[in-house]
Amino acid sequence: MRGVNKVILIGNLGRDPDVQFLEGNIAVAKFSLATTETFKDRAGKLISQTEWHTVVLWRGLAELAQKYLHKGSLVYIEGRLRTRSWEDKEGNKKFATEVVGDNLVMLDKRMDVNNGDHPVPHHSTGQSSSSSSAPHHGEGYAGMDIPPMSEPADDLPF
Amino acid sequence: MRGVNKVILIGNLGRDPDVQFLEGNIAVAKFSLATTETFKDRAGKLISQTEWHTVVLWRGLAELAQKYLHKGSLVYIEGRLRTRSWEDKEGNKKFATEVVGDNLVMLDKRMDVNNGDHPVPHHSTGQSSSSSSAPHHGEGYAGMDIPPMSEPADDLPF
Amino acid sequence: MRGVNKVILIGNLGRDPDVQFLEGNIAVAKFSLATTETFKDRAGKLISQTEWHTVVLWRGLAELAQKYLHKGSLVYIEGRLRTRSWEDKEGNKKFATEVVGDNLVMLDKRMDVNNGDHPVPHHSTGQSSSSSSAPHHGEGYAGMDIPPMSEPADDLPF
Amino acid sequence: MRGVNKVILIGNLGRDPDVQFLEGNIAVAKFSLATTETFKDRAGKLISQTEWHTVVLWRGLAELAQKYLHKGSLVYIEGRLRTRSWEDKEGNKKFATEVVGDNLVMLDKRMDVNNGDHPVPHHSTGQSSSSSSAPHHGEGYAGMDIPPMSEPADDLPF
DNA sequence: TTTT
DNA sequence: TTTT
Repeated sequence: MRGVNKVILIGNLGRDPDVQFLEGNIAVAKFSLATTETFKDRAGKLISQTEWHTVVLWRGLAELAQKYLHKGSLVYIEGRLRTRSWEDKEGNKKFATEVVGDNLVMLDKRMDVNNGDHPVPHHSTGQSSSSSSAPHHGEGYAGMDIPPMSEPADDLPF
Repeated sequence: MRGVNKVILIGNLGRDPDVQFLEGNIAVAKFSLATTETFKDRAGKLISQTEWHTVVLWRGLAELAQKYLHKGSLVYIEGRLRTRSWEDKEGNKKFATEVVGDNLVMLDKRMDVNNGDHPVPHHSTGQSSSSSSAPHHGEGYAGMDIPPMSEPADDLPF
Repeated sequence: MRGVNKVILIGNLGRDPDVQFLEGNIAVAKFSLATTETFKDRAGKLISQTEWHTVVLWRGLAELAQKYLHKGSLVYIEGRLRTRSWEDKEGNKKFATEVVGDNLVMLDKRMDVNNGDHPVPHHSTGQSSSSSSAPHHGEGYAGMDIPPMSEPADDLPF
Repeated sequence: MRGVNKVILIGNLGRDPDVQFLEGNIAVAKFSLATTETFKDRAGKLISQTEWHTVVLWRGLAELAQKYLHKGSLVYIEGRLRTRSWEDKEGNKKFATEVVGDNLVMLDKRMDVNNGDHPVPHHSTGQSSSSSSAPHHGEGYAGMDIPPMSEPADDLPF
């Protein structure tokens, strides 16, 4: 059947992303992401709990990560769980669960490009005339905007 | 900036979907969806709370809705909020908030096609040889499957 | 900082849940959950991809799982990722990533109790007088229901 | 039946929150939140789309909003949809759909307290010794941490 | 009405 | 207006 496998994370990168280019010039980025949640235990004591996740991004998102993300970056990641298994050279079965990202939102006030010299504001899409301010007249489908066929541009830094 | 606007619903259709075809043969489906949540109030009393949502689907998802959904169907909808405003003939400002669906999962045991003659089990993909059982050798990117470039097929009933 | 670590799954149990009771009579349930997603690759070919997740439930949710879930049950799970690590007897470092469930919705048409003799409809909360039908008068906070202080009852089978 | 009604937003406040105290000293906060998403249309043109949402917070979260949120604040909100209806003085039926927040994460680099004099870094939980770094020995339930019974502290600024 |  |  059709199921659902969805992960939503907000956290900070533990290191700069590791980016590689595979056959066909396909980019893959990999990094550790720390999500810290705060709980109150029964005694009312605050407990902070950090979980580390391995995030994998492909193609455009990987290139975005290479350009704009670095150690400490705060990001929103939406993706899905994927567990790989293999045997190491001693024949031990190994498992690794990763979050394959389908969407990335950079949450830092300003994103620095790789060399750190040219701060790039992450809000660069704003200048387009937002369709949200367009008036909608009438009920039913009359005044309904037909949304573009494409999906949200998850892989564009601007 | 890039933001996030995401809705996740599981509920039942209050009526059969209303499906229309706009210019260019673009399908739009619209229906009410009831989500019922159960709370315990302070006194430990169970409270059932039903919320009604207007769901709008476009193109392939709308055609899916037309073919497989009807009054009472249980569905998972993932989408985004969209508020439209207009003035009615008396000049009153009106607002309507809708959930525009980007993903649809049918959760009924069996989906009936429109005429009800040919029950279609919704579990029809389950027996296929899952790629998840394929062995993955090695760590890093060596044994990593390159995912297909396309997105999950959200608009297919099988 | 405060982060987000959220997982949403819809899938089928691969086996009956394994339920244990720890010190203090705290229940823990563990089971494998298969989520199957359908992709279309570049060539338009449908690809079905099954992922297996380890789900862990605690206390009331674990008891719910014991009573109502079994091999094949279709469930919605909302939770968070948690990776544990340990060394096996040979001193090999091992990792296991699990989904710790905070919310569970049973999606089967009818849930059977453990011995299978007494089918229990999972829709048993509906008949209560729903607050959603209560009229709301006025704008602002005047007609606003003050929600009960408690959270949604995630651990109740009825 | 048990359903799901979940909203996840990341966006900026359009104005300072409006906070009121109802009978019993229960706090309610209300504000507009703008979520901006970027799409690529068929022609590859970037389209920025801003949606405005009405967010309502209760009790501890409302007090948090009063203390730390203001016009422009970037926040993550997790909640549920709620549509209220009423008749205005002219007898027109009115509807308003709101997002009732169950969780709030402040994403600004630094949150200012109300008077703006004492910037409060929002990363204040990070330095605590994370339980995630505690070693876990053994498989099964042996080395498994029993999570505290309480829920994540959604209403705490530190 | 926000943000860049 | 749904579902149990």
